Amino acid sequence: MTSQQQTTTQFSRIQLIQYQLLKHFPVLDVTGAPAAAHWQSKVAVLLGSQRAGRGGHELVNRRALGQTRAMKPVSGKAPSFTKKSPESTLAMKPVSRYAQVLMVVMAAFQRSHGGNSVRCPSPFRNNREVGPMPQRGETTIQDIADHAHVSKSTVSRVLNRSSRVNEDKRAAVLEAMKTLGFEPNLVARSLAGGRSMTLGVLTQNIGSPFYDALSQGVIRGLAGTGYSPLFVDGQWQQSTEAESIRTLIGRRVDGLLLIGGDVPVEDLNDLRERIPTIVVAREIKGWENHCIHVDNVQAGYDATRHLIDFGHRRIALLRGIKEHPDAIHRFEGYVKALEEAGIKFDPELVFQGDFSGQSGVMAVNSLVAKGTHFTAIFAANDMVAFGARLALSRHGLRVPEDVSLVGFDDQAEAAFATPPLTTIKQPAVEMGTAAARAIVNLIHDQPYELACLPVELMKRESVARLR
Amino acid sequence: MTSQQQTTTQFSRIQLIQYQLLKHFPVLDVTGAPAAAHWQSKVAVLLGSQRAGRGGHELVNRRALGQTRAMKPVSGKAPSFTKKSPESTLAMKPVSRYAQVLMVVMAAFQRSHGGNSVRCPSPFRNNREVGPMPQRGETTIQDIADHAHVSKSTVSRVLNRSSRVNEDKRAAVLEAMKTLGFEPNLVARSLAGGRSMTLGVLTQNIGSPFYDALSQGVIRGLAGTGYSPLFVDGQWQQSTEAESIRTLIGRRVDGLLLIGGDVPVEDLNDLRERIPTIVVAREIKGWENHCIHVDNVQAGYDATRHLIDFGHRRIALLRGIKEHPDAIHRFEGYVKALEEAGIKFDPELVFQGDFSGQSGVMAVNSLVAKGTHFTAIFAANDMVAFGARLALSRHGLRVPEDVSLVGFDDQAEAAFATPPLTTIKQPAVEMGTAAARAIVNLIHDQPYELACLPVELMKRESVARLR
DNA sequence: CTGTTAGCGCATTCAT
DNA sequence: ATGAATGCGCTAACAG
Repeated sequence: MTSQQQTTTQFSRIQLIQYQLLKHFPVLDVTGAPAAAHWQSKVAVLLGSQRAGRGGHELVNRRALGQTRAMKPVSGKAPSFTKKSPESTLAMKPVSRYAQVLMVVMAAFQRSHGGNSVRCPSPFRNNREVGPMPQRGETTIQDIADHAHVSKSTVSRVLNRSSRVNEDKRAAVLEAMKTLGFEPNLVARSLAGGRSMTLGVLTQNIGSPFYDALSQGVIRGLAGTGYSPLFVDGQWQQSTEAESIRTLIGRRVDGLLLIGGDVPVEDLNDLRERIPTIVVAREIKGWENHCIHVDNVQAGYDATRHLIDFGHRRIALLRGIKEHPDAIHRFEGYVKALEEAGIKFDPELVFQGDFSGQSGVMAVNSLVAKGTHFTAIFAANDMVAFGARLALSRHGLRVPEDVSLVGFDDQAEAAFATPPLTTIKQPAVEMGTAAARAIVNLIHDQPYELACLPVELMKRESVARLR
Repeated sequence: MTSQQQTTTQFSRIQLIQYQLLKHFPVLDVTGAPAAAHWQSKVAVLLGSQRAGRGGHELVNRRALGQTRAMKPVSGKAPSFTKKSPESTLAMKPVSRYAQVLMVVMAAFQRSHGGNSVRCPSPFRNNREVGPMPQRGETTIQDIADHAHVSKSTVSRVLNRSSRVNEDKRAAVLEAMKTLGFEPNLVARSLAGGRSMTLGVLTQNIGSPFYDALSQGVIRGLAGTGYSPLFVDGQWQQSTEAESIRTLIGRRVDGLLLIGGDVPVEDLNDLRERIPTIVVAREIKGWENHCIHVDNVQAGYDATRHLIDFGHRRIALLRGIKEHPDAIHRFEGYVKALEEAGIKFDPELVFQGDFSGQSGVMAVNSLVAKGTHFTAIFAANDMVAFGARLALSRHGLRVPEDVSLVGFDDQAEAAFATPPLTTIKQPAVEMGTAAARAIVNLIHDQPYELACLPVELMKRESVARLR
């Protein structure tokens, strides 16, 4: 089955023609199926006033039918009218865009059927009552206005509650919106109103637990504010991020929430001048009240300290990607805790890697292969910890009896690992929420606070006292 | 520090005023810092022609400055001009929106400084050469056109490569776009062009592995097509989903990709008539070429069969949420495999739950508490399997020696569980990619195929032969 | 309180 | 090949 099926709607095109003609041009007798050419000229007369200087050709551009391929111009028969033409002036009435659609549809229909005369089977033929039509998603406030016998402005006012409206008219408008199935065009609204009520959210690798938790927090924080988030994925690649941000700006989002990411600081500074921006989970100098993040140094310190408190002195650090600021800060915390406890820092115990499970496996394998003595591991994140834990068990090392293990992030799986993993919990959801609220306030030029949230050590069962 | 900082840009407001005045009204001598009131009336004269019937008050709406709070009207001094007024006609020139901004800025500045005379320190004072200005994100094709001495149309043509343009002009336009830092307004483009080059993607619970993998697939499949995805989160709640879809439609996305979800089939049918739609990871009757999903019955069968092949006959099923179609289908597969092997179905072995780790824990606890005999578990997803595995170990049951375990989804953590989890891998990324390609073809009315992708049993170490 | 008017920034069509 | 004109659907200022 191919996509041809897709355009099959409840009504055939010719039926739609009839419906619309009946609705907008009751004066035309189309139910009797006159020659299509006849319709054309009639409609053309009505349309003549519509667009001065365009002649009768190509009165419609392709979008009229929601198609993307260009319509060939109608054979040129349709006469050209200018605004001054008395006939057209006479015939002028509120002509909806449907009328334009019709002409094209008719022409297309005529072409595809070869002849110039058309007989139309129709559910409408014997029924001049024209009721509501299944929506094609094209109702506009003008339609509503016509239907409710008010002006567009009034409809707009009802929509936005921007000023008082007479209760009667209000009801009529609401009624019309309901029967016509009106759905406001946010695109037009954004363009006219100069604001889109949308926030761009640049996230990283949809599917990674920490960033997803942040996104969830953002969604939660935005609930009820009237703003909706628009997520794009930066994939931790500068080029993709830049591209995504361009898209967001092109969409005229009212604010930007950048979660993590590698965008150079200079670009960020430029960005901030154009659009309210808040950076989440990344620390940037000079952005004091525009970024929210946890204290990774403290977190690294806490985790290491916890192990030290349990008697460990040979603590392996499986830090993440070398340049990643989070990894660097956690490393600093690790070093600080060691120093404070008077433990000599041993580079043999530190492994670079990425944030993957495989990276944990490899680190442990290497540790064991080199025969390095260690009694505990502090992993860059939970995934690395899982990898390490697997590798340990492969080598017959038990957790926590032989080796203690601490992760980072407290992703959902951590609590159900065997044994449940002791890990640093980042308040990801809370950060997302806070950031969302902050950006809304920032946009409205309201004051707000963006506190550095504390991390929490989730003590579970992967850490044991060293005997 | 509060958000007041945000509006601090590289240039002060008064500098911006001067810049703009110099650029648009070189005839005015503003560098000498005349009284602000003087400027006001001068600009007002120029602006008089701009908007007939508006008087001199509140010439600017709030968006002009990107602010959201209303500007108080200028004190009322500015005279009112109509289009007929000879002075204003005389002074008419292409007045940019900046001019409007200026007036407001000036008024605000004047108010905030109390006096009516202003001396402005300015980098522009001694420099009548007006170069490029740091972008405020407001450059339009008109600006480009002015700068390149061509018409808007030509700029548009260059932008869209929609028709040949003289190489010289083309270069000039490109040059202008670069120096002015032009960024096309996608909102306006969507409105005018009738298509947004955006696809709405309704996903469920950002942060759940399977749906995130699908999203990643979508991103991948869309790369290079010119379409960009717009993610919204349905949270597995009908109301939220409906709301999200409305938003997407309001944004005039060109197509819809619904990943999972609970939207009633009738609504879906309505939807499909309005907008190209493809449903992912959900099976709907009558949507044969519009939905892509795996064969969950087969998957349930495969997993169960695998356990049976290893000699298990007492296989507990930790199915997911009761009404969830996936859970139902997998259950059917389970039953089918049992029947085929001549094993009597035992309701004691089936547990309802959700898709959480806790649900796995509870099921196993209950199984053990009731003393039900079982040698294997087939879990609704990997997370449930992790929970089950933890509970088993709490009860001293080893995996796979005492109990074999099969999960579902093959999320990243599965391969690093202890022991690595045997699980059903859904081709999530591939499905996402296929769906993305399909929707693009659907939009363009091109044929496409939407195959039912096969699942794969990832045999790892959590299943052992029953002795 | 309501209708009128003028754009928002761009694509597109017709005329040149 | 290029410019002028029109409108996409809506908001908001203005004039009753």
